[in-house]
Amino acid sequence: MKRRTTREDVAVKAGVSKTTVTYVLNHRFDIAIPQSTRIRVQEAADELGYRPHAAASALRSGRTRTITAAFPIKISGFYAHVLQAFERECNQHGFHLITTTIGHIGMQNVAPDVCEVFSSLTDGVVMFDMPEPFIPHIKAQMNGDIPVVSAGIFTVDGTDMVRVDLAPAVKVAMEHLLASNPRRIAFLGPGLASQEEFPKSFEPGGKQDVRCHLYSQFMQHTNRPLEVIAGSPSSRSATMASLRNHLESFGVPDAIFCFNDEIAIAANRVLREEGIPVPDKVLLIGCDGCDEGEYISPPLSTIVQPVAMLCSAAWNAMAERLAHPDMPPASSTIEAIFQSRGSSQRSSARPQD
Amino acid sequence: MKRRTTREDVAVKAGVSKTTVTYVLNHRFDIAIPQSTRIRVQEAADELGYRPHAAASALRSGRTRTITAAFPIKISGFYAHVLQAFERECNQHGFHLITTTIGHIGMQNVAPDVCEVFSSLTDGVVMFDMPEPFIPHIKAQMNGDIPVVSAGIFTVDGTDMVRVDLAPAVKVAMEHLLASNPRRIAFLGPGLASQEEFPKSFEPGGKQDVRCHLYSQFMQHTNRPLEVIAGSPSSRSATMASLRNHLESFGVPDAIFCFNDEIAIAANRVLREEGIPVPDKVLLIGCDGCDEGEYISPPLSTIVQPVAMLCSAAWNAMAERLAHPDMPPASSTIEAIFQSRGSSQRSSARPQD
DNA sequence: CTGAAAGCGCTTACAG
DNA sequence: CTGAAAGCGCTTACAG
Repeated sequence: MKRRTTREDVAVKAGVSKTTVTYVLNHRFDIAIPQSTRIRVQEAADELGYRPHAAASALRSGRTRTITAAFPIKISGFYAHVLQAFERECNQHGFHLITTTIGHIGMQNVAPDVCEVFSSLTDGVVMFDMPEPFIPHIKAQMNGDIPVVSAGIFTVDGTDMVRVDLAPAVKVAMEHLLASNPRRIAFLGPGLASQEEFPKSFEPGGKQDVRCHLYSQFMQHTNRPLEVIAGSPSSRSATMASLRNHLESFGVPDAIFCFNDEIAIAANRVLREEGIPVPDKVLLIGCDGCDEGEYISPPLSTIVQPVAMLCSAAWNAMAERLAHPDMPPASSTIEAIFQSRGSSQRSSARPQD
Repeated sequence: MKRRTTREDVAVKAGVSKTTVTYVLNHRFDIAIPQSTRIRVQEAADELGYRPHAAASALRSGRTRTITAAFPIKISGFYAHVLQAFERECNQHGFHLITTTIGHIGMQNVAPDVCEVFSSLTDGVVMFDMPEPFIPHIKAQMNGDIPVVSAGIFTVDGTDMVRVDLAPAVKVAMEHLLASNPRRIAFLGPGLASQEEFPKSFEPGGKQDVRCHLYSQFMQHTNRPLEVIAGSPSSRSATMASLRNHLESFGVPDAIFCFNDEIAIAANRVLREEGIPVPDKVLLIGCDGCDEGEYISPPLSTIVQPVAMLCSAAWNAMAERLAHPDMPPASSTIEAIFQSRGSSQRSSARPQD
């Protein structure tokens, strides 16, 4: 391996000092350097193929111009979209993005995963949708030397937060389902099988997810029994097995409100394979607004998270924090929107009971 | 902002020298340090919440334990899967992963995007499926100081390569289509509308994509006319508009062989919306093997890239290169496999012409 | 306008 | 077995 080209090589070639090279290459126009010198330095750098050593620069300046984004469990289609939007946001502001998933091996790996996140070469960490069980591990490692922003449906208190508020859209979605007067409305989501993965959403004392909470509230208000089916937010096969099992034991509900699109898409496949028509026999609603839902048959009604707004707000929060490290934690909220598509639109409503 | 905790703080607290702290925290068991000292140092580090400064370590040692993965245009569902698998591969070997997309803004941004990739704090770069037009920009910036591995269907010569060979699976897929004796087999993929994005695959002098090449070869051998429809590998809406236009002008082909699953999924939606049944009226085949294809209706026949093998081979190639920087470029090949599903299985073959 | 010099926090060869 | 010291390649305050 040949010795790496350094700023000194450029300085010698251009016949200036190392300092001048730095000023020119960092576009320090506040320093009065003749245009001719700037050109000479730039040409020397280009000819030598010089690239500044990012580690040296980071060590000296304390800035890496890199942000780390952390996602839960795995990068689904929805998170791929978030990642894409957030990467663009970072790049536009001259930052790199490091991507990591936390807990993809299992709960026992959450602590080491979090540790890795905080020891990466980064100016700040943005955590998307960190589920409840991850929080203690995250807090244990936040020692204040790296700015943390949390964003999405689940946030980490004590950090700057950009929250997505599902409540209004969930209400619209539930009312939309009730409009066709279904007898049984099931909730398909975490709660039973995946306790380890997500909080026990229905436990009275637990921190309730807004989807679970509003679902159960609507059911009680309309005198319908709760019907909760375990579904995994990140494993389609687990969701499919669980739903198949439920259908066999309890028959087909009239509507299924799903925790997220991953679950709804898995449910749609089970229903199709079982020959149960959506929406004619069962209404189906997801949550997140991933593109994939638009391409299945029937197209999936869903609660859309405004990804572009979320990512731009997350970037702004991080930028604010980098600019003002001692500012008290800030938080902002974005509302999700219910998007009705084929999977929940029955041609004719059922007769009243 | 409080001063960051350094190795010196740990050394003072544990009553040892800075060197000893480094040896203990880096698990240098080749250095004979009494167990009691190791424990004392570790405890001091834990109590202080000490985390080594990655930039300093990188500067001194020349290693960052970070790998950069570059993807073309945008992170589709397929690349999300690749990313996931490759991240796991990196993490398992104690490396971080930086993710970047190249060219997502447009061709004019490819050069700066590539430059960013090479100036990130990374020990090596893995480029997945870099399309032909990106290659000159990549080569212009590869100055040999960062190891580069290219992987996927498209690779960059002069680098270590892990190639996915589609040829055998494409042949199987074409024969599978011919078995039902369709009159018109269309190819839906880049070539016309998206010249800027991908090579003009059908130009006699150009470097031909194997899908285009084998498609046209099969068509000629069976005396069928070529029917090429422009489709964008990364924009579903562009593909949909183009296909709609084609159907209106030329009617419905009997089979459509798509460049990738993104295109096939977009095509499936157009066909459904136009009331053209798949597979009864048109057979449809995609390429990549993304999960999403399994969940649409009918499930998509596709050419599956073995993602786990690809990523593990890409990691191995990178690990080899890091261990032996002066080794000549190596290359390996993995074969894709045709997976027949509902979208290409007609209940009964048509009568012979 | 330009340059010499300190120093960021580590790792590592070397001396004791 | 432990420690003093050099030095990785930058940035930046300061002197001229």
